[in-house]
Amino acid sequence: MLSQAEENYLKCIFTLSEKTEKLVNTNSIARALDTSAASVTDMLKRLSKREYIEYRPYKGVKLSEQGDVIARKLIRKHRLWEFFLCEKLGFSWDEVHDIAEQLEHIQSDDLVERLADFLDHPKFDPHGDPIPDKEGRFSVRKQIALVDLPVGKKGIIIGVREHSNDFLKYLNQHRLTIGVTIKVLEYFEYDQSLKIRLGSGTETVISQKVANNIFVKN
Amino acid sequence: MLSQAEENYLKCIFTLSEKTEKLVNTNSIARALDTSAASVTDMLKRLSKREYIEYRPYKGVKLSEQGDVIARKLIRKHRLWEFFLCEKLGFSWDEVHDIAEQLEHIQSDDLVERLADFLDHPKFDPHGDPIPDKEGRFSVRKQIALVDLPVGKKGIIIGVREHSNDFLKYLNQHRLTIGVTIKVLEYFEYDQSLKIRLGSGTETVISQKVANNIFVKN
DNA sequence: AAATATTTTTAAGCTTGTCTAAAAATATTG
DNA sequence: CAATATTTTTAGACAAGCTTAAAAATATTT
Repeated sequence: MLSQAEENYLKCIFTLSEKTEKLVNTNSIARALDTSAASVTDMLKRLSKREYIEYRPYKGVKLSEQGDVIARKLIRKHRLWEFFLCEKLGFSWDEVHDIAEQLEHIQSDDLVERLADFLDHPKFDPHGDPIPDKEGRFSVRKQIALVDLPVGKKGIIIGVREHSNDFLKYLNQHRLTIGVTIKVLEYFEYDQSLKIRLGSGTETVISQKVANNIFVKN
Repeated sequence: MLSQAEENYLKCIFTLSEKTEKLVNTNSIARALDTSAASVTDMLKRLSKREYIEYRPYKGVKLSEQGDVIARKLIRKHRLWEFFLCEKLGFSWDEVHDIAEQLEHIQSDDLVERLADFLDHPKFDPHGDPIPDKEGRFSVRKQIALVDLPVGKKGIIIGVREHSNDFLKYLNQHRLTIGVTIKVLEYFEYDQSLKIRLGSGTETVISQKVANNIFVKN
C-alpha cells in the first residue's frame, strides 16, 4: 500500500512526463509538489526500490508499468470525484480541485466503479479533461485552442489548458464555461486580443493569453 | 489542523465516553484503536497540550469543548458518507464502514453541508445510528431491543447495537434489515431464543444474542 | 497494611516525510 | 577546455506516530 505522499509523487511524475515525453527531473517535481529537491531525491530512491519508478541518479525518472497503472487510477479517481462534486453537489469548477485532491486517495476499487456507474461513466471532467476508463485509457477528441479559431468561425468550449484558480475564476466571471458557444468577431493585431460573441449574445474582448488557454471544438 | 490519527483519537474518546460517562482510560483507547498503551499516552499528551482534551495522568481523559465539537463533526461526516454509499451507490450496510472511515477525514465544511443537502438531511444512517446535525445535536427516538418486545407484538427494525462485520452480515443473510417488520411468535425459555415472523412471511428462530442487538420501534 | 497484580507512563528506537547546508555531478559559457 | 553555474545528491536533523521493555503509579488481594 502506498501512502498519500507516495501517490502524489507518482501522479506528479505522470503529469510531468505527459508533457515532456522525456525523463522527469528532480527539480521539476520539487517545483510541482512545492517541496525541496532533497526530499524528492529521497522519495525517488524509496519509490525506485519498490519498483514504482525507474530512477537514474542525476538523469531523471519515469514511471514503471506498475507506477503508471497507479497514476492513471489516481487521475481517474480525481476526475470522477470532480465530476461528482460539480454535477451532483453543485460546486463550480474552480472549487473542486482541492477536495478532489483529497478524495483521490480514498482506497476502494469497488467505490470507484460504483461511483463511475452512478455518474454514468463520464468521459470528461468539469474542466474538459479526459477521465481514464477502468483500464486507464484516455478518450481523445479533436480540439483546438480558441486562439487558433479563425475570425468569423464558431466553436464550443470543451476544455481548458490552464487549471489555476485565478484562470478558472476569470472564466467563471466572464461566463466562459464548458458548453458555451463562441464566435470570433475580430482579431486585433496590435496585442493579439480577440473580440468574441457568446451564445448568450454577450460580446467581450479577451487577451491572447486567455484565448490560448481555452480549448474549443468546431 | 488535525492529522487523521489525531482525529481518530478524538472520535474514539467521544464514543468511549458516551458509554461510560466517566473519564476514558488509556487502555480502552489502545484496545479500540488497536495500538499500544504507550502510543496512546504519547498522543494524549500532545492533544492535551493543544487543548483538545482534558488529560489527567493515571486518571483518564475527556474531550474539551473544542474536542467535542470536532468529534461530533467527524461522526456527522462518517454517517452522512455511509448514507451516501448505501442510498446512492448501492452498497449494503455491512460494506460501508471502512470506506466511511476514510471519507470522514476529508476536510471541507462546504462539502459536508452540500452532501447533507444532496441527501436531504437524513437523521439516521444505514445502521439506524443518529446523524448529528450541523450544530452537533443528535436525534433521539424511542427504541427498544427486540429481546424486550413481548410475544405477540409487532415491531419495525430501526437500528442495531452491534456494528461488527459478522453481525451485519448475519442480519443481511436473514433479511433482517432496517425497515423490516417483525412479529414475535414464541419465546423459548430454555435458551432464550425467539421465533419471529418477518413482514415477508418468513419465519425464523433467532438467538437471544441477536435479539439483544436489534433495535425496534412499536 | 503488605504483597501482588494491573494500568499507565517513561525511555529508547524505528520509519516516513520533511527540512537546510554542503558536497558532488552535470551543463554552460568564455 | 577550463571556469562558472546549475542541478542533484548526501549528510544530518527534526516531528509525528508507532513499537517494545522497563519503571512508576494505582488497584486488588490476602
